[in-house]
Amino acid sequence: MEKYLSQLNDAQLAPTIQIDGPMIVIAGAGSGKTRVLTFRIAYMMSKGIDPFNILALTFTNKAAREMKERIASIVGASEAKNLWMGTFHSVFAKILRIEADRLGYPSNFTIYDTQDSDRLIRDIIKEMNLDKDIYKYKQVRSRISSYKNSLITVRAYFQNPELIEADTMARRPKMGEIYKAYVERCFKAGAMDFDDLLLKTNELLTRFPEVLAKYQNRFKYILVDEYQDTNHSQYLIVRALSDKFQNICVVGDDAQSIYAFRGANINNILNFQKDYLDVKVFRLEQNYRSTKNIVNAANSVIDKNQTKLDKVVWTANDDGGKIVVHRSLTDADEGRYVASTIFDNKMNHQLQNSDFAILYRTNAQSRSIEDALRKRDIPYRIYGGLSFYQRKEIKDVLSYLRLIINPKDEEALKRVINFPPRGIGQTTVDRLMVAANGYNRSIFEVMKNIDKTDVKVNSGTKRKLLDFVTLIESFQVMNQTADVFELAEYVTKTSGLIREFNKDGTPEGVTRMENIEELLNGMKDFVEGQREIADATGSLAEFLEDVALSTDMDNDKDDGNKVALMTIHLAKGLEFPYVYIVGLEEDLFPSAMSMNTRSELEEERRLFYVALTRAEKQAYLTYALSRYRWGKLVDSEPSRFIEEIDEEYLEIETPIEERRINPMLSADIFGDVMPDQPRRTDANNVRFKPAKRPKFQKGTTKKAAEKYQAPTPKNLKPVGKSNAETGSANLFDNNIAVGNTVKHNRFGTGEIIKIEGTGPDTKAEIKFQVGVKKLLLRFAKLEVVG
DNA sequence: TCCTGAGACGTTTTT
DNA sequence: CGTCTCAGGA
Repeated sequence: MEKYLSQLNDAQLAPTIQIDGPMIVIAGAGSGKTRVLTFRIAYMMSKGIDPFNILALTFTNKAAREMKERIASIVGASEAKNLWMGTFHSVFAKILRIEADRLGYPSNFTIYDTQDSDRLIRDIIKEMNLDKDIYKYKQVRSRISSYKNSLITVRAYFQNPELIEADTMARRPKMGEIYKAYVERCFKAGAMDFDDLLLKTNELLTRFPEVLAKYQNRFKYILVDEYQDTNHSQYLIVRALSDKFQNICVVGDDAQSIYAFRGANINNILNFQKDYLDVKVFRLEQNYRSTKNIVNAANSVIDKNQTKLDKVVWTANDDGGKIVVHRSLTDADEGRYVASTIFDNKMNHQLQNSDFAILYRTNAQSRSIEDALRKRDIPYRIYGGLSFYQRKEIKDVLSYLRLIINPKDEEALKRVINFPPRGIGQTTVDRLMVAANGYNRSIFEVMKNIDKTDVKVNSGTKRKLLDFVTLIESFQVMNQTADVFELAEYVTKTSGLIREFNKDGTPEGVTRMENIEELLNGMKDFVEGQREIADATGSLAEFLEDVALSTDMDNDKDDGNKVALMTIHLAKGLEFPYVYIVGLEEDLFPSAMSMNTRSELEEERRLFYVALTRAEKQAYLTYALSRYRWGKLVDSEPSRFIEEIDEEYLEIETPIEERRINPMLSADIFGDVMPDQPRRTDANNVRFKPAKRPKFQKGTTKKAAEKYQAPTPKNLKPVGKSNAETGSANLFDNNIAVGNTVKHNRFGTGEIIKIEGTGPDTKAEIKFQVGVKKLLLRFAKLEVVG
């Protein structure tokens, strides 16, 4: 342990060896916060504290996993395994499953994602005959979410005249009714939404003192990372659990609080010292990550904020290059600039693709960047956006699986009861829903007992309903013996999903099939992976929970050497040698939605601070004079944040694209690689109207774009090949022979020792370091390396 | 009940 | 520009 502690500077060492009592670590960007957290936990264990008594709450599951791995490397895997580490949502979901019956929930409750919530809210608004233009489902959802995050239950809502007044003033007098209906429907479906995972935990800890005591005694030591991003509900959970022993360590940086929109309350960190007695305060102010130019530039910006804790971040690193500011004519030009400077930097400085990150405010901005990168043959990976698990075909498969575990799951049922089409129309479903609400039973129960109900359906429909019930029940039977992969493979076939997606030979259909294969592949990996974890069962329920609470970041199995594209929110906690912050324009960043109040603007500024401090060596800030938004070209002005940086840290480039080339010509004639040098406009000096994006490669581009928006699920590479993919061989054909050395994403390198079966059923037995595995070639993406 | 095409509408950010 | 809804015809 000593040898680890000696790696720390004095400021880091102090909080690392402070074990007892309440404490806060205010950690500036790049100051070695993660190292302190991991060493501290390892230190605690070395002092004899039982890992069973330690709870560490992180912001992402990935952070938890990485920290656990590092701790394991210090104290040993078998001990580290016993730590409770994870996000608030995943840790308390597990606890809620154990205690569910106290709250009247089944332990196999479904976790509704945002899409499920939205659909349910839309249904409710429709059923209540409300005007959907006034009751916009997204606003309603966010309203409900903020009630829940503030622990305002339905009952509390109706007892609070101010809330009712506020909603009435907002022309939404029925908000309370909707809220009530929503909560009831979720409950009836045996479902919790994301906010419920926290709200119900609070309910559990308040209503059942014995449960509170149990977990207080269990979690004698609590650590919370990214404390600045906790919401009220999370705050109360932490308060309650730490109340008995008061061994609470929170770590965070108020300057990096960027989640107010989902209820995070920056006051939690600002006021921590008032919440507990004798709080020890530690500050980590030395930045090890970035150059002086970057650190100082970031400081000069965040200085403009009024609300903040005292802290001076500094660095002993080199000055480094100045921050490059670049103006482009359009978003397409911006993309080209980014791609070409990445290209040049790679050449000139011998860099990897993975040394670069491109950060933006909104997901929609990725498109123009992608186009440019693709043309330059620069491999990239998009994080976030529409998650793999939210794609239609994937949700369809998952919905069948959800029904197996919890047939009351109304959103899953509505999704697949008539998909693939089996003659159960909307009218029938509506009647079933009305009946279900009337009998206070689930739709599934009503269907199953359709003869005992007064639902009016003709005999043909009745047959179809019962067939569907039988179908699901047969899956349930199979679930008792089959593993997740086998079950899902069977379900996709038997339900007709495969047939449905295969039916149309369209590229979309093909992509969908590929995605389903990836899902199955991921399940195979899950099944294999879970066998390696002692207490994991590898059950379907477990798989579904993983899926529901996993983020795109969590699935990052770093599948290679690629430029990273992501929103700034997603970039929190990460670092890259070269960082591009694009779209620095008024109304975009800061967002037009976030300029109404000082606090909103300050949050945008913190967001910019986070973005800038991701960079180790070099930062680029770009903006365009006009940009496509909603398919229209819109003029824009440079962001105020550029001006807020002290000029001494900036290098403002000449906007070369203003003598721009004809996008149509360049795209078609020069094909893949776009000459980067500026060229004249055409002979008549007509500037080509940028109003049309080059429509090159219409079909293929779209398809490729599809693929790249699809974040790959666990451990998987995208199926298929494309420009950006070249270089990383992606072989999963059958050109594999006994004796070959192959590489697998999860298991590493191994040797083929046996091949059996034919066609799609071909399996290979491969001897990996971790042991011999039998894999289906059609799913296991193996790279032949020798 | 199912399929198609036209039109409305929307984008911050995510567990 | 993309997605979702809704009306109308088969």
